[in-house]
Amino acid sequence: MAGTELSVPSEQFTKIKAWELMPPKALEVVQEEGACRGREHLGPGNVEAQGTYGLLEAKMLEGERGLVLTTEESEKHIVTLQTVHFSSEDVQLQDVGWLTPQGREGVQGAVRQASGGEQSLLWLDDGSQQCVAISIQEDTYTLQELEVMQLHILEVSVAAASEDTKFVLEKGQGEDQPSAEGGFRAQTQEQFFLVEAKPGDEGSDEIVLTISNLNVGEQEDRPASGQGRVEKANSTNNQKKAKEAKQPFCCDSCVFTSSRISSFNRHMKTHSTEKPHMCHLCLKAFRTVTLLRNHINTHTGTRPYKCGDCVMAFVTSGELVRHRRYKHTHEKPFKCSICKYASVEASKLKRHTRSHTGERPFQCSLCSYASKDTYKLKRHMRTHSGEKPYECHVCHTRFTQSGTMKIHVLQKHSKNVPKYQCPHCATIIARKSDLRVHLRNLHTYKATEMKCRYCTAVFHERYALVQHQKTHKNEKRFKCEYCSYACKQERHMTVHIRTHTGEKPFTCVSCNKCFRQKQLLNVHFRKYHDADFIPTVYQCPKCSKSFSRWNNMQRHCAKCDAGQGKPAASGKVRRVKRRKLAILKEAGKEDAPKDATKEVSAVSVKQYPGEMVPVCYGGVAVGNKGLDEDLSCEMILQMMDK
DNA sequence: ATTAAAAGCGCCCTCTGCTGGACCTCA
DNA sequence: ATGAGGTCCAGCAGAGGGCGCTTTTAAT
Repeated sequence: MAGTELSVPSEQFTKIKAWELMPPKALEVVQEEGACRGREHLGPGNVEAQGTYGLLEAKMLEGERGLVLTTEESEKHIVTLQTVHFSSEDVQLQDVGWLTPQGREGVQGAVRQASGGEQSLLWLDDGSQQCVAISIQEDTYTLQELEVMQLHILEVSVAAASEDTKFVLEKGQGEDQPSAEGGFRAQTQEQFFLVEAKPGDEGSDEIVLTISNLNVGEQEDRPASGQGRVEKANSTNNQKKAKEAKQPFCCDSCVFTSSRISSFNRHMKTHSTEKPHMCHLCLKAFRTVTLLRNHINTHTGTRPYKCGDCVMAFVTSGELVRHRRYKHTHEKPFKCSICKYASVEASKLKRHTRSHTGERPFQCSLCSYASKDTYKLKRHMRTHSGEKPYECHVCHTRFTQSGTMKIHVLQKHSKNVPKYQCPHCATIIARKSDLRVHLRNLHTYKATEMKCRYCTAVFHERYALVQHQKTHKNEKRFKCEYCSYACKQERHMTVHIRTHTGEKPFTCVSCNKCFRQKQLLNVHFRKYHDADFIPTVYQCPKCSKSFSRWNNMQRHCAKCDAGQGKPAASGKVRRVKRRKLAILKEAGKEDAPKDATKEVSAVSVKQYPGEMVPVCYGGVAVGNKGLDEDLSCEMILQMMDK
């Protein structure tokens, strides 16, 4: 038998819908049902058989429907099938797998040519002892169209070779030569088939062929029903692969196929739920003793398979082989057909392939994210749950990923923190990814020119531009034409020139006082004409001394040892320190203690009668109340003296 | 029936790279 | 004071390595 070379009994092609015992009068019953009326029983002379691949040619009588291949006696078994269509994609299967050279010879080119109208394959099988593969011309058939047709016996297989069946086909009467008379021969007698064509399920485009083995009594020892040699067929599905095309036995419970009935039967046991061997430790059950033994080894830690190149040991030989490939031999049998990737395990190649196909089978139930493998989905789910399973052992900060925590520990708690030196400049960056950003931002060539803001130089690299502009930093490019004054900015020079020209273009709208700079006018106006003006004050946290400028206060804090922290701004304290000092000077109190203004910072308004002045005590604003022109300098000094 | 080999599934890990907010420096 | 730009940092996802364990298949 050429069963292993032949092929294709897959769901794409055929479905055996039923297999049943037929009464002795089966033929008559069938005839009465009208499925196969007017059959012509063909004798051996009407049948060509060639090796294991016979060509049965059945011709219908004109005006009759159905096909009949028959002999003198009727077999009790009837197998009904659905036809499906064989596309050009499957041509290769025919060429490489279906037919031996003899088979091609035998069919005389009928199934050899891919382009001449492909054949659909019918797969017939009683499920236990025999199977027959035949083909018909590819097309969608009506019953009428089946009136004249060639059926090609592609295979009759199986246990045919075993002794417990009498249904063994031979190569005709000769050894290797086609029999002139043809016909399938059992070991003891010729075999013939009755083929009936009738419509499939209502609404379907299928045709159900009923094949009857016409050898009575041959199959009596067979089971009443096959082991589900049932394969779901889809007449339009032609995606089956060549490998499967060689496997006539198809499991109805899974995708398993095999060319050998023994393998098929063994496989069917795998669907059995019987697991008589139970682990006494965890009560898990297994089909075989070996499986149980391996399992128990996982409990006991017994690892009989030791690696000769390292200290690793494993429960199973397969684990050892895999380990050696990963660690020692680096053999990677599974190679990607698209790129150079190769892997030790098939599952890894499968996972890798998704990076080419973009397939993402694992969909998040809470968002649109989909993952290419289960672990990434599980990791992603932490973003929904907020789970942070990784904790820094030093600072106990928690992280969602181990890698993030590892970097955290490395950068925050390690002594020898790795740094990344930019190859183009002196910059040292803590993280490689940030170095990449640095390189991208500063050292990448830009097509568009970047101009120096100080001169006409242009650059294509940002880093070069920045470095160049720094050369302008201390450069006093603007020189006064009247004196030796020089400055960095043009606007400064403009102001300076006014000291020579006397120009004061900014005039106060309230008192007509003129200023050289707009900024000076603004200060003047706020100070003397804006009643709502509240200057900002920074207060020393230790001694509460107030300052108008942050840097001045910092300088003070450094002296009074008030600490390094940035003091909280004391708020908008009303204050006219400069005027207060002027008053003190006027009152002859220039030598007053430096902290004389600590408690009382209010001043009188002798210079500007009628103006309300703010007052604060200990740096805390107390408002304007009670402080007006009646508050004399003397009173203030008295307060200060308290 | 038994065993070895192969296949398959699952889990965890590392390395990598990108992103955006926080923070800092500087003009 | 302010905005721009750079670095720090945690979050998150892609890709792949490695192993534990079970199941299936092939060989004996």
